[in-house]
Amino acid sequence: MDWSIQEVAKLAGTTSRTLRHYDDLGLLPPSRVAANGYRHYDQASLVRLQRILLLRELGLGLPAIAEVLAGEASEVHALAGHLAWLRQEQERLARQVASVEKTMHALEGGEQIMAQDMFDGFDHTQYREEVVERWGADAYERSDRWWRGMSDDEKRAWQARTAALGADWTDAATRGVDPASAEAQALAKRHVEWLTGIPGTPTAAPGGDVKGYVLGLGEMYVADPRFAANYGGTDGAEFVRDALRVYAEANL
Amino acid sequence: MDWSIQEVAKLAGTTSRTLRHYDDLGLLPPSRVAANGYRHYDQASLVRLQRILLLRELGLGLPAIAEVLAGEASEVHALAGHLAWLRQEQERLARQVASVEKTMHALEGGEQIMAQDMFDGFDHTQYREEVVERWGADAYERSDRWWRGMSDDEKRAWQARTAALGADWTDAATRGVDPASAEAQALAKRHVEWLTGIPGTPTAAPGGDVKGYVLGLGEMYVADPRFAANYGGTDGAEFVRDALRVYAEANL
DNA sequence: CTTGACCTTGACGTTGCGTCAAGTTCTAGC
DNA sequence: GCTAGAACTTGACGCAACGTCAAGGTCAAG
Repeated sequence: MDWSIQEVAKLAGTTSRTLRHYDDLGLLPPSRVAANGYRHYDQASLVRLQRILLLRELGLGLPAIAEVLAGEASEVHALAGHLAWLRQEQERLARQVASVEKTMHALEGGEQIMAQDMFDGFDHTQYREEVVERWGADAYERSDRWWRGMSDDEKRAWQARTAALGADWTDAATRGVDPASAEAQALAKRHVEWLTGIPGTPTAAPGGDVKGYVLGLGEMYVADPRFAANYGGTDGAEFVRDALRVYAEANL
Repeated sequence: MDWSIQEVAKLAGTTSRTLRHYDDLGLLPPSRVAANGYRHYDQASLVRLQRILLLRELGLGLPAIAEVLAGEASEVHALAGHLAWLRQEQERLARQVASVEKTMHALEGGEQIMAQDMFDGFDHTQYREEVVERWGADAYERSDRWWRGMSDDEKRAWQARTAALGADWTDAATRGVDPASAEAQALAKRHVEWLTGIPGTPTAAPGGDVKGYVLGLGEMYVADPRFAANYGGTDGAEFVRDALRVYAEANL
């Protein structure tokens, strides 16, 4: 009793292409190959095919199935491993769903994605209290209007700039660069220029106490883990603070 | 202000290979290509890259991202579509997890996978009551011992045989074959031979009322949708019943 | 002998890059 | 000016599991 490739495909609810594929992989060789090259399968082939298709429906990969069929791995073992992988995938998907929903919600509500945005640049409104407390409600208002007055692209550009700066700081810090070195001082200069772009801060208004402001910011980066995170943690923030201090003393 | 490919990759937390890939796809062309062929990117490129990476983290495909960036599709729209797909995937995964757990449980418990097995062959224990009622507890016991006494491979082989038979019946039925035709009668013969393989049934014991048994079975296939399903539904089951009837009258 | 169904091997396409490979260019130190 | 090493380029294979032509041989029926 033997069947042609099409017959087996029909019986098993699959395609002849799949059977040829399994043959190519050595996963299911035909029981007989006629002189004309036609593949023929017997009862044992069918049984083997059942197992393959069952395991495949459960989501196992063909190499894993091959191991099970070769007796190199137990079915339970293979399935247990696969189950762990499935659970991981479930988690990943759940996280993605949550992220997508969050993003859609933000977009629909007309709210801008700020801290959520890729670089974790910084959340503008998140620091409202601090800003108001330290530099007054007026400063916050101006800063807020400035931010909300930007187009999406401008906002993204700003965030990119912010992120780039943060990345460069972090990079330099991890490389153990000296805060007083030319590289670190160039970064400090960029940092102050970047600060100047934010209205409502002393750096943006002529005549403000820029030096004190910069020194204070440096300390804040170290003290507040939310800021420190932007510079690669406390160590990075300390590097930024030190470099800013050197720069401020010399130039401001 | 422009950056080399490596610099951009670092800033964005990706690789130069990815950037070249995006260039190949036309998704993110460099802002400038120097005479030596080197790619250079500006602020706008960075901003665009941010958006690409953000959407990609959410799981969108590159073509979908391209549409959004080209303004051909709104972000919300794209995300909504993607969300639907994510939910489908979640369902699929959940089903797979359930199946794998069920299978593992069955394997670990030493129980054999029967109805669950790919072909939906038939569940042995599921019909316990019917079998006991119709043919007595003794018949069920023998049948049950027979089944549990088989090796896994033997069980699978039996199921394959069962499935192949069901598939052939279904196929013939859908092709509108005449129940009295040679093809249908050959199937009926196979069917009775198959039945003979099950101990505890009249067909297996010499001298039993095989004819009455086969006729009764035919009616049951039609009456019971659980059996009918094995033959492609009620129509298929009727075809089987008719063919068996012709066969029984002529040969049993 | 022809038609049509079924079979074969070969090879590209899919998704998003990772990973060599081979060759060119830039940068920095001697 | 030379050279090593870093950075850049294009090209192409690999991955998972087949789907889908393409081109051509085989076989049963009329």
